[in-house]
Amino acid sequence: MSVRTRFAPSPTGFLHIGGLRTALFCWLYARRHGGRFVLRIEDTDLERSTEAAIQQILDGMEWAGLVADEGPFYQTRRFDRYREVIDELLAEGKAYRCYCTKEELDALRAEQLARGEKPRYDGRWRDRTDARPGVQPVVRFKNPTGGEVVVEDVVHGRVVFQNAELDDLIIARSDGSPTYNFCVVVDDMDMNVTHVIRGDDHLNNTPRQQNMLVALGRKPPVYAHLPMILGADGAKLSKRHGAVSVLQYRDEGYLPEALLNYLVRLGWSHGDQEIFSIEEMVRAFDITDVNKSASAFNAEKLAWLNQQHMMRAEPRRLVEPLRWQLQQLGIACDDDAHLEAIALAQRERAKTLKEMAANSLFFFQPPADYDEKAVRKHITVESIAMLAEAAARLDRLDGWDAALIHAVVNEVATAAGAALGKLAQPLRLAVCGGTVSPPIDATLALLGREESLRRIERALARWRA
RNA sequence: GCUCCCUUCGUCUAGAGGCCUAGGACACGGCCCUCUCAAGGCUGUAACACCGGUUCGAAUCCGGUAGGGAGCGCCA
Repeated sequence: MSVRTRFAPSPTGFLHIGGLRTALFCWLYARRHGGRFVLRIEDTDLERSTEAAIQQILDGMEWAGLVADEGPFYQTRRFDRYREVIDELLAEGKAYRCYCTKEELDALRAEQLARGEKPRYDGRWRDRTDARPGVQPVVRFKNPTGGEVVVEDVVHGRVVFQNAELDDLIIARSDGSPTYNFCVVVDDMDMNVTHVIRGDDHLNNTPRQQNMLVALGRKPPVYAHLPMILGADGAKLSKRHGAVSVLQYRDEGYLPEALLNYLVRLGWSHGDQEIFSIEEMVRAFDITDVNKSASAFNAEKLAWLNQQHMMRAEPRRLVEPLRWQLQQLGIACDDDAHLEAIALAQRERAKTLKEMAANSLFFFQPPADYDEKAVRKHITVESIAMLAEAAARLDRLDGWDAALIHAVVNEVATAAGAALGKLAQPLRLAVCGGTVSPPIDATLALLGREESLRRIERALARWRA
């Protein structure tokens, strides 16, 4: 049977990097094996699921490029099917109605806890066929009482659970609605999921699900429980520690392939390779190479990878995100070629596109003022003379490109017996207002002759005064 | 409390009993390159949680201890 994986988020919050990595591994595994990747929205918790969260998850996955081959399927649209399976289980005596009240269950739990036992349902309605008037029953699955359940997990190996540790879990609430663990089983079965790849917080749910699958006459799928991603401080990802929407990474100026590259290397590696294109990931990824231990999120490494990906990207790809970042800073630019040229000139000096935009403002507006410290350091009688000379020669230049500009700057400095920097820095100060920019020839070339000269003249007027 | 899972540099990882004087990457420091900032190159600091055992030999196998995590809901 061909490989089918699924990503099954519940829309009770945003899609964060933990979820994204799970989705990535599912997607990679399916791609690698020519299988199909299914998206399922687990929205049975009517209270907490929201339309906005669903949309947000969909947007996040689209941005990341993790396109589902099938779905999204919604569990809320499958209630009839769940009902059908519950009735089947009931008819076969594999499930039963339990008329315990919440109060009774609470009392039971309290007693067990008091005795130092693991709280679990004691099966008191398991063999009863009567009803209790006035109580809407729940339906419980008849879990085997003895023996063991063996989960053959691809990442954790063989994990053994005693059935005695498991209780009869509720599969339908008293209002008739199905519960999570049951829906998962029915869905994975109906959708012919061959590989369940999910966070290892679900490892403890697996024996119950496996038992239900067996009761339904199905062979369990292959399980792969991925280690968690922790916050930078090594603690669980929380709202205060890095648990942000993946869309926030987009807005902060990260490339999706960089985020994915970062995530794929959490719990997985391929020799000494650090940088992967999406294609390389698909080719190299294997779920059996995944680690067992949790990993901490490291923002510096993500930033480094983002820069590496920006430097390797097709320059055209940087145009749209750069335009968007500039817009956030109040700059509108519809000249694609210009944006591409700026990105090319700036990408080795920015970790993110947001930073690139911030560093590139001077390409769109003259400096409001000049870095005072730098002026004191670089602006002298000699440099002013060189600036004037350079301006005059640049004005007469036959053509306008980095090579021609470089020649002029070089000659003027040499003629004055100065190092290139003695002229480059004043020039940079004049056109950028600061001391940081791409090489001065490239900067002037990008700025254009007219604007460059205008800025130099303006600066000279100021500094001569 | 009970069950299950995890443990190599600060962080991500390589490592399948001798190839380990433990390799790579991020970060950090130094040097080089250099018109600035970067990028790049070279280089340095830094780890097998602990205790026992098996073995000629253990980061690797076994047992225990400690620490961390998850689950034990009419949440997912």
